[in-house]
Amino acid sequence: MPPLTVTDSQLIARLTDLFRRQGYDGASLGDIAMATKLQKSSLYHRFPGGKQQMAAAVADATGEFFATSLLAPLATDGPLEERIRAVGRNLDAFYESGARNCLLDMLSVGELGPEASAKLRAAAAGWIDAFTAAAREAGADTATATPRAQDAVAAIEGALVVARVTGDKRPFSRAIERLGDGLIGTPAR
Amino acid sequence: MPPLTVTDSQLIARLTDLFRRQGYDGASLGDIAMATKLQKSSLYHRFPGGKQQMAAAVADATGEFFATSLLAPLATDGPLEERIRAVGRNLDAFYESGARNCLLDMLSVGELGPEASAKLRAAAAGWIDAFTAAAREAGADTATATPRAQDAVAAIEGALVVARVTGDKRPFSRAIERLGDGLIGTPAR
DNA sequence: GTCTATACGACGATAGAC
DNA sequence: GTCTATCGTCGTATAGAC
Repeated sequence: MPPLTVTDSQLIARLTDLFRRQGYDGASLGDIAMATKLQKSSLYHRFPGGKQQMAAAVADATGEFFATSLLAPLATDGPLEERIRAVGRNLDAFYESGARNCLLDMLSVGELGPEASAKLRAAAAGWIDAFTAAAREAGADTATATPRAQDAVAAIEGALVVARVTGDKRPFSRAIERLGDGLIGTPAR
Repeated sequence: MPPLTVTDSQLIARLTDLFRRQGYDGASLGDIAMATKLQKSSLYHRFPGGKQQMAAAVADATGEFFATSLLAPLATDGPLEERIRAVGRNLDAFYESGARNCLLDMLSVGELGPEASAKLRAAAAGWIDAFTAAAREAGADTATATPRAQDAVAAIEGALVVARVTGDKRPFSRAIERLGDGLIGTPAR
């Protein structure tokens, strides 16, 4: 079969999927070639910086996806509670109800290099900033909004780890349900 | 220099430290030999099952440490709140206020093999069970005690991930402070 | 129980044809 | 822009001396 090219978005999607399943160190170039349906040399043509650049591209694309799509409901109008619920539904879809891993976790171990590390930190900051804005909108002052946002992200990350180790996805579902409570400070139901 | 032996406890401690820093896939046998001050062949003498067996031993030893030492205050007498605070201090020490990773996270990615996976799941179950007992003691019924325990562990795991990515250890400190609230259901302060 | 030495496949990365 | 072929290194794992 003659050179059937792989589009950039396909490529990034397949890389993202692989890194989420196997982590940075666990995904070899052979695995990547198989998953992307490209030869190793073709991968180096697209990413001269090698695996580190691939991780940077994945972190960047995922950060962009969160900012422009997954978290976008927060920037719309309507009741804040409903916007947060919409983000919760997006998170549930992105993490497949707790069956899939978070790149913040999977890419934050190993020798990523400065580029990919910076992209990953930026993606985390974007997520936390969006949540901080929601908390502020609900009336939290500057000193409490960011902690609430960090803790809301942490609740999701931790639920994914517990779900991965125990095989029980319910902790993730509960984390999503409690997203509004954590962000806008509603007392426990 | 003639064969200067390394005790079992030293060996496990050095392996644990390495896996917590680099993860399972990120720790090569060369890294392990350097960290343990043993040659690779000596490591295979101690662990004929190779890296997978080393991970199993680390998971087992850490599970034991949690059960018999770190979580031990829960089984003493005295006010429940104070026992939980004691566990919080132990967790703060074990994770060095958020600077060190959790093995549940670092060992739950990669080809661990069935032994190590089982040991890791058992360690997680032991931790969650101990927290479940505390929640039950505080009056939670069977249906709510385990979720509370899972969520309390998840809060700590997630805080460690956020701390690792952002470099901000405060989310971890807050997770420890809120340990009692999450477990025994005290409304937010 | 530790060591030196080595097997050999997989690793990340590159060269050069098409 | 993709491919086949290959480089040198490092990966896990063993053999056998002491």
